[in-house]
Amino acid sequence: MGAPKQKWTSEEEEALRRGVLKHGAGKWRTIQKDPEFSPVLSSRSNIDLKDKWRNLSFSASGLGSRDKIKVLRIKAPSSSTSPSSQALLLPPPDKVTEASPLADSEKSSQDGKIPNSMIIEALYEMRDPNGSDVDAICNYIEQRHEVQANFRRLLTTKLRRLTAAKKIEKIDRAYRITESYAAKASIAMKSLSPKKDLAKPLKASQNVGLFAATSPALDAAAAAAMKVADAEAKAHLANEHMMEVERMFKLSEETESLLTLATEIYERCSRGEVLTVLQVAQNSFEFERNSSASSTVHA
DNA sequence: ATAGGGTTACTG
DNA sequence: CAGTAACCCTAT
Repeated sequence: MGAPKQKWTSEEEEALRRGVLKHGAGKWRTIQKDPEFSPVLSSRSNIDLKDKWRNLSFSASGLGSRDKIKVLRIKAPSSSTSPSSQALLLPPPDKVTEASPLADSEKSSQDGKIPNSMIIEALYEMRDPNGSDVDAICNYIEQRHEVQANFRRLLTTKLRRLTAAKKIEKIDRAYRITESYAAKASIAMKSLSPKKDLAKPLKASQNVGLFAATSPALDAAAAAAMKVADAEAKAHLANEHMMEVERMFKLSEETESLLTLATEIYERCSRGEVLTVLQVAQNSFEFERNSSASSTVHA
Protein backbone atom coordinates (compact mmCIF):
# COMPACT_ATOMS: atom_id res chain seq x y z
CA MET A 1 0.00 0.00 0.00
CA GLY A 2 1.93 2.96 -1.14
CA ALA A 3 1.30 6.52 -0.21
CA PRO A 4 1.72 8.49 -3.37
CA LYS A 5 0.31 11.71 -4.71
CA GLN A 6 -2.80 13.22 -3.28
CA LYS A 7 -3.49 10.43 -0.93
CA TRP A 8 -7.04 9.83 -0.01
CA THR A 9 -7.87 10.64 3.56
CA SER A 10 -9.98 8.33 5.62
CA GLU A 11 -12.68 10.97 5.63
CA GLU A 12 -12.72 10.96 1.89
CA GLU A 13 -12.83 7.22 1.78
CA GLU A 14 -15.68 7.12 4.21
CA ALA A 15 -17.58 9.70 2.22
CA LEU A 16 -17.05 7.65 -0.88
CA ARG A 17 -18.30 4.50 0.72
CA ARG A 18 -21.35 6.17 2.03
CA GLY A 19 -21.89 7.77 -1.31
CA VAL A 20 -21.76 4.43 -3.03
CA LEU A 21 -24.09 3.08 -0.44
CA LYS A 22 -26.51 5.86 -1.01
CA HIS A 23 -26.43 6.26 -4.74
CA GLY A 24 -24.83 3.04 -5.87
CA ALA A 25 -21.53 2.37 -7.52
CA GLY A 26 -21.30 4.07 -10.84
CA LYS A 27 -23.11 7.26 -9.96
CA TRP A 28 -19.87 9.06 -9.39
CA ARG A 29 -21.07 12.44 -10.53
CA THR A 30 -24.11 12.15 -8.35
CA ILE A 31 -22.07 11.25 -5.35
CA GLN A 32 -19.62 14.01 -5.98
CA LYS A 33 -22.39 16.57 -6.27
CA ASP A 34 -24.34 15.34 -3.28
CA PRO A 35 -24.25 18.09 -0.65
CA GLU A 36 -23.68 15.44 1.95
CA PHE A 37 -20.32 14.50 0.47
CA SER A 38 -19.27 17.41 -1.70
CA PRO A 39 -17.55 19.24 1.16
CA VAL A 40 -15.24 16.33 1.70
CA LEU A 41 -14.94 15.29 -1.89
CA SER A 42 -14.65 18.76 -3.33
CA SER A 43 -11.13 18.19 -4.55
CA ARG A 44 -11.99 14.91 -6.18
CA SER A 45 -13.47 14.49 -9.59
CA ASN A 46 -16.02 11.89 -10.49
CA ILE A 47 -13.26 10.00 -12.20
CA ASP A 48 -11.21 10.13 -9.07
CA LEU A 49 -14.07 8.56 -7.21
CA LYS A 50 -14.33 5.85 -9.77
CA ASP A 51 -10.64 5.11 -9.64
CA LYS A 52 -10.54 5.13 -5.90
CA TRP A 53 -13.46 2.80 -5.68
CA ARG A 54 -11.71 0.52 -8.06
CA ASN A 55 -8.65 0.49 -5.88
CA LEU A 56 -10.64 -0.17 -2.78
CA SER A 57 -12.52 -2.93 -4.45
CA PHE A 58 -9.56 -4.80 -5.70
CA SER A 59 -7.55 -4.50 -2.57
CA ALA A 60 -10.49 -5.75 -0.61
CA SER A 61 -10.92 -8.70 -2.88
CA GLY A 62 -7.61 -9.98 -1.81
CA LEU A 63 -4.27 -8.52 -2.66
CA GLY A 64 -4.67 -8.56 -6.37
CA SER A 65 -3.89 -5.76 -8.68
CA ARG A 66 -6.76 -4.90 -10.89
CA ASP A 67 -5.67 -6.60 -14.05
CA LYS A 68 -5.25 -9.91 -12.36
CA ILE A 69 -8.68 -11.18 -11.76
CA LYS A 70 -8.49 -13.60 -8.99
CA VAL A 71 -11.02 -16.31 -8.82
CA LEU A 72 -12.13 -16.51 -5.29
CA ARG A 73 -14.44 -19.08 -3.97
CA ILE A 74 -17.05 -18.50 -1.38
CA LYS A 75 -17.64 -21.27 0.98
CA ALA A 76 -20.86 -23.13 0.92
CA PRO A 77 -23.26 -21.57 3.39
CA SER A 78 -25.12 -24.68 4.32
CA SER A 79 -22.38 -27.00 5.43
CA SER A 80 -20.45 -25.21 8.14
CA THR A 81 -21.76 -22.51 10.39
CA SER A 82 -18.46 -21.32 11.72
CA PRO A 83 -19.17 -17.84 12.93
CA SER A 84 -16.15 -15.84 12.01
CA SER A 85 -15.39 -17.02 8.55
CA GLN A 86 -18.64 -16.17 6.98
CA ALA A 87 -17.45 -13.67 4.45
CA LEU A 88 -13.80 -13.07 4.70
CA LEU A 89 -13.27 -13.13 1.02
CA LEU A 90 -15.45 -11.27 -1.32
CA PRO A 91 -15.61 -10.19 -4.89
CA PRO A 92 -15.09 -6.66 -6.06
CA PRO A 93 -18.02 -4.54 -7.11
CA ASP A 94 -17.22 -5.27 -10.68
CA LYS A 95 -18.20 -8.13 -12.83
CA VAL A 96 -16.58 -11.23 -11.36
CA THR A 97 -19.06 -13.76 -12.42
CA GLU A 98 -19.21 -15.76 -9.29
CA ALA A 99 -20.16 -19.17 -10.45
CA SER A 100 -19.36 -21.19 -7.42
CA PRO A 101 -20.96 -24.57 -7.35
CA LEU A 102 -22.25 -24.19 -3.84
CA ALA A 103 -22.93 -27.79 -3.13
CA ASP A 104 -25.95 -29.36 -4.70
CA SER A 105 -28.57 -27.14 -3.23
CA GLU A 106 -30.46 -24.26 -4.69
CA LYS A 107 -28.22 -21.38 -5.44
CA SER A 108 -27.36 -20.72 -9.01
CA SER A 109 -28.76 -17.45 -10.16
CA GLN A 110 -29.24 -18.33 -13.76
CA ASP A 111 -30.10 -21.84 -14.63
CA GLY A 112 -30.91 -23.13 -11.19
CA LYS A 113 -34.05 -23.10 -9.20
CA ILE A 114 -35.67 -20.41 -7.20
CA PRO A 115 -34.35 -19.91 -3.68
CA ASN A 116 -36.95 -19.64 -0.98
CA SER A 117 -35.37 -16.46 0.15
CA MET A 118 -36.00 -14.88 -3.19
CA ILE A 119 -39.72 -15.31 -2.81
CA ILE A 120 -39.77 -14.25 0.81
CA GLU A 121 -37.76 -11.25 -0.11
CA ALA A 122 -40.06 -10.36 -2.94
CA LEU A 123 -43.16 -10.76 -0.84
CA TYR A 124 -41.65 -8.71 1.85
CA GLU A 125 -40.41 -5.88 -0.24
CA MET A 126 -43.65 -5.58 -2.08
CA ARG A 127 -45.26 -4.96 1.25
CA ASP A 128 -48.77 -5.71 0.26
CA PRO A 129 -50.80 -6.32 3.40
CA ASN A 130 -53.34 -8.24 1.39
CA GLY A 131 -50.70 -10.31 -0.25
CA SER A 132 -49.48 -10.43 -3.81
CA ASP A 133 -50.70 -12.61 -6.58
CA VAL A 134 -48.56 -14.75 -8.76
CA ASP A 135 -48.37 -12.16 -11.48
CA ALA A 136 -47.09 -9.51 -9.15
CA ILE A 137 -44.52 -11.79 -7.61
CA CYS A 138 -43.43 -13.00 -10.97
CA ASN A 139 -43.03 -9.52 -12.33
CA TYR A 140 -41.23 -8.31 -9.29
CA ILE A 141 -38.65 -11.05 -9.34
CA GLU A 142 -38.23 -10.88 -13.07
CA GLN A 143 -37.28 -7.27 -12.77
CA ARG A 144 -34.74 -7.91 -10.14
CA HIS A 145 -33.22 -11.15 -11.29
CA GLU A 146 -32.42 -12.95 -14.45
CA VAL A 147 -34.82 -15.78 -14.74
CA GLN A 148 -35.26 -18.65 -17.05
CA ALA A 149 -38.03 -19.43 -19.44
CA ASN A 150 -40.03 -21.70 -17.21
CA PHE A 151 -39.60 -19.43 -14.27
CA ARG A 152 -43.26 -18.87 -13.74
CA ARG A 153 -43.97 -22.54 -13.50
CA LEU A 154 -41.19 -23.03 -11.00
CA LEU A 155 -42.52 -20.11 -9.06
CA THR A 156 -45.99 -21.51 -8.65
CA THR A 157 -44.54 -24.79 -7.50
CA LYS A 158 -42.37 -23.05 -5.01
CA LEU A 159 -45.25 -20.98 -3.76
CA ARG A 160 -47.25 -24.09 -3.12
CA ARG A 161 -44.42 -25.61 -1.15
CA LEU A 162 -43.92 -22.52 0.93
CA THR A 163 -47.59 -22.43 1.62
CA ALA A 164 -47.49 -26.02 2.79
CA ALA A 165 -44.57 -25.17 5.01
CA LYS A 166 -46.65 -22.40 6.57
CA LYS A 167 -44.08 -19.82 5.67
CA ILE A 168 -46.52 -18.08 3.47
CA GLU A 169 -50.24 -18.25 3.22
CA LYS A 170 -52.63 -18.02 0.36
CA ILE A 171 -55.58 -15.73 0.61
CA ASP A 172 -57.81 -15.85 -2.35
CA ARG A 173 -55.25 -15.63 -5.09
CA ALA A 174 -52.73 -13.65 -3.14
CA TYR A 175 -49.74 -14.87 -1.22
CA ARG A 176 -48.24 -13.27 1.83
CA ILE A 177 -45.89 -14.14 4.62
CA THR A 178 -47.54 -15.79 7.58
CA GLU A 179 -47.60 -14.08 10.91
CA SER A 180 -45.93 -16.96 12.63
CA TYR A 181 -43.06 -16.94 10.26
CA ALA A 182 -42.67 -13.20 10.51
CA ALA A 183 -42.78 -13.40 14.27
CA LYS A 184 -40.17 -16.08 14.34
CA ALA A 185 -38.03 -13.92 12.16
CA SER A 186 -38.54 -10.94 14.39
CA ILE A 187 -37.42 -12.87 17.40
CA ALA A 188 -34.29 -13.85 15.60
CA MET A 189 -33.75 -10.24 14.80
CA LYS A 190 -33.93 -9.22 18.41
CA SER A 191 -30.47 -10.54 18.83
CA LEU A 192 -29.43 -7.44 17.05
CA SER A 193 -31.66 -4.94 18.72
CA PRO A 194 -29.47 -4.25 21.75
CA LYS A 195 -27.36 -2.24 19.42
CA LYS A 196 -29.99 0.39 19.36
CA ASP A 197 -28.97 1.31 22.84
CA LEU A 198 -25.46 1.83 21.69
CA ALA A 199 -26.45 4.10 18.92
CA LYS A 200 -25.97 7.54 20.24
CA PRO A 201 -28.76 10.08 19.85
CA LEU A 202 -27.00 11.02 16.68
CA LYS A 203 -29.38 11.60 13.86
CA ALA A 204 -31.42 9.06 15.68
CA SER A 205 -33.56 11.75 17.18
CA GLN A 206 -34.93 12.55 13.77
CA ASN A 207 -35.57 9.19 12.32
CA VAL A 208 -37.42 7.69 15.20
CA GLY A 209 -37.59 4.29 13.62
CA LEU A 210 -35.92 2.20 16.26
CA PHE A 211 -36.03 -1.50 16.11
CA ALA A 212 -38.49 -1.25 18.92
CA ALA A 213 -42.11 -1.79 18.17
CA THR A 214 -44.53 -1.20 15.37
CA SER A 215 -42.39 0.75 13.00
CA PRO A 216 -41.29 0.36 9.43
CA ALA A 217 -37.88 -0.30 10.82
CA LEU A 218 -39.20 -3.41 12.44
CA ASP A 219 -40.36 -4.51 9.08
CA ALA A 220 -36.90 -4.13 7.81
CA ALA A 221 -35.60 -5.99 10.78
CA ALA A 222 -38.03 -8.79 10.27
CA ALA A 223 -37.13 -9.02 6.65
CA ALA A 224 -33.52 -9.17 7.59
CA ALA A 225 -34.14 -11.84 10.14
CA MET A 226 -36.04 -13.89 7.69
CA LYS A 227 -33.04 -14.06 5.58
CA VAL A 228 -30.86 -14.87 8.51
CA ALA A 229 -33.23 -17.57 9.58
CA ASP A 230 -33.33 -18.93 6.11
CA ALA A 231 -29.71 -19.77 6.57
CA GLU A 232 -28.53 -20.34 3.09
CA ALA A 233 -29.82 -17.08 1.92
CA LYS A 234 -26.59 -15.55 0.92
CA ALA A 235 -27.35 -16.01 -2.66
CA HIS A 236 -26.25 -13.21 -4.88
CA LEU A 237 -23.91 -11.30 -2.66
CA ALA A 238 -21.53 -10.66 -5.43
CA ASN A 239 -21.32 -6.93 -5.23
CA GLU A 240 -20.78 -3.79 -3.35
CA HIS A 241 -23.14 -4.77 -0.62
CA MET A 242 -20.83 -7.44 0.60
CA MET A 243 -17.95 -5.20 -0.15
CA GLU A 244 -19.32 -2.58 2.16
CA VAL A 245 -20.25 -5.01 4.84
CA GLU A 246 -16.83 -6.47 4.83
CA ARG A 247 -15.27 -3.08 5.19
CA MET A 248 -17.45 -2.24 8.10
CA PHE A 249 -16.91 -5.54 9.73
CA LYS A 250 -13.20 -5.10 9.65
CA LEU A 251 -13.54 -1.57 10.81
CA SER A 252 -15.53 -2.55 13.82
CA GLU A 253 -13.09 -5.29 14.56
CA GLU A 254 -10.12 -3.03 14.37
CA THR A 255 -11.53 -0.25 16.41
CA GLU A 256 -13.47 -2.57 18.63
CA SER A 257 -16.30 -0.23 18.23
CA LEU A 258 -19.66 -1.72 17.70
CA LEU A 259 -20.96 1.76 17.73
CA THR A 260 -19.82 2.39 14.24
CA LEU A 261 -21.52 -0.73 13.10
CA ALA A 262 -24.65 -0.06 15.02
CA THR A 263 -24.92 3.45 13.76
CA GLU A 264 -24.55 2.35 10.21
CA ILE A 265 -27.10 -0.37 10.65
CA TYR A 266 -29.48 2.02 12.18
CA GLU A 267 -29.05 4.65 9.54
CA ARG A 268 -29.47 2.22 6.73
CA CYS A 269 -32.40 0.66 8.39
CA SER A 270 -34.08 3.97 8.79
CA ARG A 271 -33.40 4.69 5.21
CA GLY A 272 -35.16 1.50 4.33
CA GLU A 273 -32.19 -0.06 2.63
CA VAL A 274 -33.31 -3.51 3.40
CA LEU A 275 -30.95 -5.40 1.24
CA THR A 276 -27.90 -3.82 2.73
CA VAL A 277 -29.16 -4.29 6.19
CA LEU A 278 -29.60 -7.93 5.54
CA GLN A 279 -25.97 -8.35 4.88
CA VAL A 280 -24.96 -6.26 7.82
CA ALA A 281 -27.26 -8.19 10.05
CA GLN A 282 -25.71 -11.45 9.16
CA ASN A 283 -22.24 -10.29 9.84
CA SER A 284 -22.88 -8.27 12.92
CA PHE A 285 -24.89 -11.07 14.35
CA GLU A 286 -21.97 -13.35 14.17
CA PHE A 287 -19.66 -10.68 15.31
CA GLU A 288 -21.71 -10.28 18.40
CA ARG A 289 -21.67 -13.95 19.14
CA ASN A 290 -17.95 -14.03 18.82
CA SER A 291 -17.02 -11.15 20.97
CA SER A 292 -19.93 -11.70 23.32
CA ALA A 293 -19.41 -9.70 26.47
CA SER A 294 -15.96 -8.57 25.59
CA SER A 295 -17.20 -5.90 23.31
CA THR A 296 -17.73 -3.10 25.70
CA VAL A 297 -18.60 -0.14 23.66
CA HIS A 298 -17.56 3.13 24.99
CA ALA A 299 -20.02 5.69 23.80
C1' DA B 1 -20.51 10.67 -17.79
C1' DT B 2 -18.66 6.09 -17.06
C1' DA B 3 -15.68 1.92 -17.58
C1' DG B 4 -11.55 0.23 -18.37
C1' DG B 5 -6.82 0.22 -20.12
C1' DG B 6 -2.69 2.62 -19.52
C1' DT B 7 0.86 5.68 -17.15
C1' DT B 8 3.19 8.02 -13.47
C1' DA B 9 4.85 8.42 -8.97
C1' DC B 10 5.75 6.77 -4.58
C1' DT B 11 7.00 3.00 -1.16
C1' DG B 12 9.29 -1.07 0.76
C1' DC C 1 12.90 -3.31 -8.83
C1' DA C 2 8.19 -4.88 -7.87
C1' DG C 3 3.76 -3.56 -6.05
C1' DT C 4 0.37 -0.28 -5.39
C1' DA C 5 -2.31 3.94 -5.49
C1' DA C 6 -3.34 8.20 -7.89
C1' DC C 7 -3.78 10.04 -12.17
C1' DC C 8 -4.52 10.12 -17.38
C1' DC C 9 -6.51 8.73 -21.92
C1' DT C 10 -9.96 6.91 -24.78
C1' DA C 11 -13.90 4.23 -26.44
C1' DT C 12 -18.63 3.75 -25.55
